[in-house]
Amino acid sequence: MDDAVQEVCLRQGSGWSFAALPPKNARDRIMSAASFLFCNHGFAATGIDTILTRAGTAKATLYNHFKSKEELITAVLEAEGETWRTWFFGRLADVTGPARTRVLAVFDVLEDWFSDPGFYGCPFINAVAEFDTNDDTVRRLADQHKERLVTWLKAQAIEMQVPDVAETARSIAVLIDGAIVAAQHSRDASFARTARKLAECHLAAVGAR
Amino acid sequence: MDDAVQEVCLRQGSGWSFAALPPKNARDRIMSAASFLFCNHGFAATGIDTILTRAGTAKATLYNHFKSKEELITAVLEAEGETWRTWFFGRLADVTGPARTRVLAVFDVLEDWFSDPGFYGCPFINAVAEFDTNDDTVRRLADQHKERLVTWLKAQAIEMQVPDVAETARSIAVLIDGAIVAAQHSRDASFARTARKLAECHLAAVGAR
DNA sequence: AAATAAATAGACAGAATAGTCTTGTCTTTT
DNA sequence: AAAAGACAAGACTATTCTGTCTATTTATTT
Repeated sequence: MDDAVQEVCLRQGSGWSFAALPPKNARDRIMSAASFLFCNHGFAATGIDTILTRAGTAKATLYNHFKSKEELITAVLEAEGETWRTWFFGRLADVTGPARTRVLAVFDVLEDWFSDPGFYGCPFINAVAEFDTNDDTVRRLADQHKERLVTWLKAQAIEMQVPDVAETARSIAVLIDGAIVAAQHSRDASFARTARKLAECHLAAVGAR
Repeated sequence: MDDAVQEVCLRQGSGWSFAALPPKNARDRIMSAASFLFCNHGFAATGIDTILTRAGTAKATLYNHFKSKEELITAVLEAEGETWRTWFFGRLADVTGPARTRVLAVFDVLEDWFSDPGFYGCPFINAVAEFDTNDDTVRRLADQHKERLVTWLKAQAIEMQVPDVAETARSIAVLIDGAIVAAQHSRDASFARTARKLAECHLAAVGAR
């Protein structure tokens, strides 16, 4: 089974991808191919030609939509972030009950994410890890993504009436990062539960309601 | 100030590098240059020629010591891991008091690490993030490194007489990973303290002595 | 001093890289 | 039917990549 077939199979299961079925217009096909290859094989390691072959498009088409590889990388990261957040917050919106329940549900949703056989970690963490230490382009995108997560966490923290909203949000954020990295390295989704217990511990300690 | 000068200055401050002074023999010079470039600019993004220029060696010399770039990467990761562990456990060995104090001191040592202006995150986390999802070569090296850390944590957990040694070790490991990533992204060393508080919280909850 | 080992400089091969450009086909809109 | 635009196929440039090889020089050892 080659990459393309595998991707469709896996992503139909996970349900947070660009699309369950292969997109028909060229731009989306390029985005989909680039996303898969960048995230699974690395940004620098993935050549334009490889993306073209996978997307089944011509080179001129790619450079008609994106002025450079760097711009394509940016577009992919933004799209990955958008898609992920929609999926993630969508799942959390279904959770009924107080904010505390919703925050703890974060780790159940993470466990589902980690359990996807095609799980490759967080694209932003991977990108910051790969690119130059002083490359602020990628760092800004990652910051922006995390900021939206932290904003959500702060809103929950306020609802939970914790004494230090920012510190609670930071704590949960650290637990999320730690769980992602641990799960990515070990391929063991249960690290989400370890992180969840730590979150419970924190929330209990600060008297979250 | 160019990279080479900067490296020496910074690393003399941090004290966990290969050597405070530039090494004289060719092999060490290659290792030192490769370490710096791989860790700061990425593994794939760093070319052999760039390493040679920085190390001031000939190409034949490099390929006389390492049969390929991949082998050099492996050697660099192993050396980085060895150096880091020596520094890290050395710092912790200086901590007096019960195991609980020693485990919490982990996060103080991490904060020092994060505070180094040349801090680039954990080479293993970065390498796993960059290389192919299915590349087990790098993953094995990372596993090996983390395993040694977890082994140490388990030993402390036993001394602390916690009910579930493995779970406590996993928890601290998740906190370490989370702190590293959060600090790397934000360049904010104080995430070590956030992680520390979470660790205190866990240890208190499981009744560590 | 002679012999051996190690490092230097750099040419070179072969493949891959990002990006440009031309030509032709197909589809949609007017 | 005609015009317009999107796309495919692929040639092409110019650079960079890893890795090999030769020839020369420096260091070390015998």
